[in-house]
Amino acid sequence: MARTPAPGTRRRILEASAKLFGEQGVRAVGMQQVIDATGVGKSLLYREFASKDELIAAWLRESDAQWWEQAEEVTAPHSGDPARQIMALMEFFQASVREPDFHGCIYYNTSSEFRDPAHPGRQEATLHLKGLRNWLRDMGAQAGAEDPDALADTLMLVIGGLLANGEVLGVDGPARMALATAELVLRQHCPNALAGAAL
Amino acid sequence: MARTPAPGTRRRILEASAKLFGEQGVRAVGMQQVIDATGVGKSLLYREFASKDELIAAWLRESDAQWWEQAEEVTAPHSGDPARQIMALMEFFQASVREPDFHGCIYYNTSSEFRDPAHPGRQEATLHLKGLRNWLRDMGAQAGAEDPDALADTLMLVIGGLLANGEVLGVDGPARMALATAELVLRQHCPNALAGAAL
DNA sequence: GTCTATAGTGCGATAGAC
DNA sequence: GTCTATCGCACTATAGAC
Repeated sequence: MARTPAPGTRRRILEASAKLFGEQGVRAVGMQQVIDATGVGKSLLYREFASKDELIAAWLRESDAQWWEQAEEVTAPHSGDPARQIMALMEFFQASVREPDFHGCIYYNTSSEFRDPAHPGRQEATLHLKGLRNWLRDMGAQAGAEDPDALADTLMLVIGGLLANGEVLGVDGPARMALATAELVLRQHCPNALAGAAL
Repeated sequence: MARTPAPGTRRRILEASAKLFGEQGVRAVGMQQVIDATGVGKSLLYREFASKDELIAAWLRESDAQWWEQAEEVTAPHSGDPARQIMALMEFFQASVREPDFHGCIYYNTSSEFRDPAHPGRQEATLHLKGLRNWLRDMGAQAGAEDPDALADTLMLVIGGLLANGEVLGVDGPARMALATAELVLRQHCPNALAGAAL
């Protein structure tokens, strides 16, 4: 009888949003652009996402989930060796920054576009970054760090600097030093980590 | 009997812009807000700055000049000891991030709001950050760094991370580790730097 | 003040699944 | 043909640049 709801609409909207928001920034992209890019109608877009803010938040939530999936893939081979897992994640960051279509970290970028802590997009961004910091702290603790919080904060320095500078100054310099610095920091905090072998 | 142009109009506009742009971000602030905040008329504003983009660029240029003045003040006492000058600048960054009205680095923030390399605001931001990196490289070279470019890139990692994370995650963690990390990096690159004394 | 753009609403037309 | 998902467009209201 009735027409079947097209599957994957939400996904298509999110993918188009991810591309546009990621490349140009959130405030620079209008809902009309999202509509044009998806071919979806305005009514359907607003049925899926009640407002632009909600779309922004959903995009970041989705990206967070996907990011952690990739992080899992990248660190899994080193399961049981937390220091090496941390380094694997740092390599993953380095590779991301080197992607030709790298346009900066969507979480830092969105935070800088929305300063209000109550903004849904900013909240998702903060959640992601806090989650990352927690992961680093927990891994650091497992790796025998004497002060896992300090280690996590320091690695966040390296990560934040890599992502921020990579976008503005070009990727070569920051990406060149990020791994070595992370390793230096890691060895500093975890006396027995990364024993022997080079990276 | 023509009225004399009020002096300092341009300055007043720039000061109001600095406050608004800095606190809320550039795209979040309309020209009307700048007008309301200065009390200046629309025509006068547009006589001083032909467009919003030009105002953005002028604000960043002005901020850059003021920033270097402060940097000069902060590093001058250590003239002749480049490693300590670098550390003084890092302390200056740490203090900035700890200011109660810290809202992130205006250069990183503006870069993330305007991705087009041709945008005047982005160009000023890039210029500032390149200038900073150059200063670090030159000081590093004077301090005896074996690879001053690597040192500069690494310190930019710490600075970028401090500013980016300070805005999103709160200032305590990043600020706590930035100095120690900078010192670690500096000692790593300059064998004879910071000899003896603690920070 | 003017003109454009944007977020968001609502409706008639159309495209498909049965 | 019927029924509904969805498109496309017209519309409002607000805000922005200039």
